[in-house]
Amino acid sequence: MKLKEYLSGLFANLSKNLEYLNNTPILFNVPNQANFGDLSTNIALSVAKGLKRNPREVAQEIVDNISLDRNIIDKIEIAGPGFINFFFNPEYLAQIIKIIHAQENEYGKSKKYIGVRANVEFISANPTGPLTVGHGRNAVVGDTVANLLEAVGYDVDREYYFNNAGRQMRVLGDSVRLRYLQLMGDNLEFPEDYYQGEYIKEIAQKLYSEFGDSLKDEGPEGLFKETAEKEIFNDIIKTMENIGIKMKIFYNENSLYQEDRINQLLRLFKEKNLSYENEGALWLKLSELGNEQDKVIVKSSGEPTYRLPDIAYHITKFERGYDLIVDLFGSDHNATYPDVLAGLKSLGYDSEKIKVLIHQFVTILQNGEIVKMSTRKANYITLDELSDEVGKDVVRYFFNMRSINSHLNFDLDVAKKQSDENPVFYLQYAHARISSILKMTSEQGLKSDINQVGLLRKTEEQNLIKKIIEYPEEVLYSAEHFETHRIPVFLEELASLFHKFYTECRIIGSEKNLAEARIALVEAVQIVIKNGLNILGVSAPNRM
RNA sequence: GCGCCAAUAGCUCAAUGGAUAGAGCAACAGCCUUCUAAGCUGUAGGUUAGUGGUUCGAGUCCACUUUGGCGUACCA
Repeated sequence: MKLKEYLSGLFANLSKNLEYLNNTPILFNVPNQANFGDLSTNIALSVAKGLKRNPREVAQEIVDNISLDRNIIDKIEIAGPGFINFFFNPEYLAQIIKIIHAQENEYGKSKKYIGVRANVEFISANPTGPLTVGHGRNAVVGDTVANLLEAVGYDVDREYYFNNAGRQMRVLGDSVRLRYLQLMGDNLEFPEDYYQGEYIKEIAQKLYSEFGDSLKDEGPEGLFKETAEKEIFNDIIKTMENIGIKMKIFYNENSLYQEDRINQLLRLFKEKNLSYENEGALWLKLSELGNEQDKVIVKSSGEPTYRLPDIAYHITKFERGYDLIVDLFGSDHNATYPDVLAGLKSLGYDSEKIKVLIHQFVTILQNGEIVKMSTRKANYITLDELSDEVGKDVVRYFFNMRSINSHLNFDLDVAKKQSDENPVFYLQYAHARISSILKMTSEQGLKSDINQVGLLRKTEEQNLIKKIIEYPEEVLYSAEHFETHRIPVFLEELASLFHKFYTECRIIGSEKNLAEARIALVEAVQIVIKNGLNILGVSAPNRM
């Protein structure tokens, strides 16, 4: 049910008579007070100044030109400085219930971006240790953004980019090797800057059980590193499964070298005269492209910096035919992506297709103190520990409920409480309550009757109806703005309206037609809650 | 120094340039012989960090200031 489109249609007809309506986009929004109507426009206010007329007078002229269909709109009012407020016919609004019943799981989805291909890259943690609570926000938001894009029609690939070469991984392999030698009885010192985690010892133990002493002359980069990578990756994949994430693509940075893409890219930069040598290093001319300063792409040691493979990697995303490329990083990366975008742009790629999302950090509070996370120092709480403790639903809800631009405080003690302090239960409770209602009413011989929904005239009923009408637009807006937190906000408002309805409007005991109309309404509400929770990756229980 | 993000009720946070800034938690007072009280109702709580500006209209946009987080590598 597209109320705004309906009004836009009305106004499009008006613009023949009232020329000033042609120049300004006409926006409708839901006023924050019921007595200002269901939808409102400020068009008279925005147009009045240019016309040098009184906005209320302009509003009156607009309203006088509208021909009303009373089956759809009850009344139009001019209010305040010149707002035009539309009050829809309650019976007409109640028709949304029929639509929701017909569409069920599809309600809220959109075909707007059908056939458009998107790649969402997230997590992208190198396999040097388990995913921590610190990775949780990236993981959950990335997956939810992908869900949102799918809901509006995109064909989405979830992608995990990783690097299993380089110094970090060498140190990882050597950490396992030293732990292995310790198991053999060598009394050697374990360096402070090596990976301290217990999982390193477990991997060493595994190798020791399988191979005994036979690996004592093995170097760090062979079996030690490979085993570590394999074990850690298995662990990461399991962790992702635990919170409902399934990657489609794991992209290994190393394949960029194997496919000679790095050298090709270097040649391309040289051909286009975008690079130059200085002090033994190769620099990219980013200052000419509007960035602050030139940056090194190949160190004097001959090794590339991260920029070069990152640019090559994004070129593959273009070559793989994506129309939308989403990268989700923590705020510690916020200085890196402009170089990459500028590099791509200089080669003629449309960097507008790349949407970089930066989320702010998560502060973990335990016993009232900030926990500083470090994989290297093994000072962390794993994402598994968290989801074991509080469950997938709480984890996913918690990380999704805040704007990514805001710093997130994650108080472990509160999350573990599983009390009513946690809003996810509020939503799930509403869903479970509806299941319970449907069970009880069915036992009473009452059925859902969508043909009686015109009887739903009470404030609580109408408020619910108006809210579920907004849902598809909310999904579309959230997807287009990559704002996952809007869904929890919407659902909490919906659940609140439902709980109010529940308190005020009984079903069993009401007149039969009304009771059956109310059943149709709560079924529709349940569908919307479920669809919303589905986007978040949170389960919708029938019983709590 | 420079860049990005933030600052809103005691706490954690919402708010698409609109009308009287909203939720949850915490506090206080009520509501279960009736579809799940993980719920509902009410009370209290605000100079939207500050100062200017743009606008018919600013929590929202702009400038400056203050405070905090993250960066500012020939680390990723």
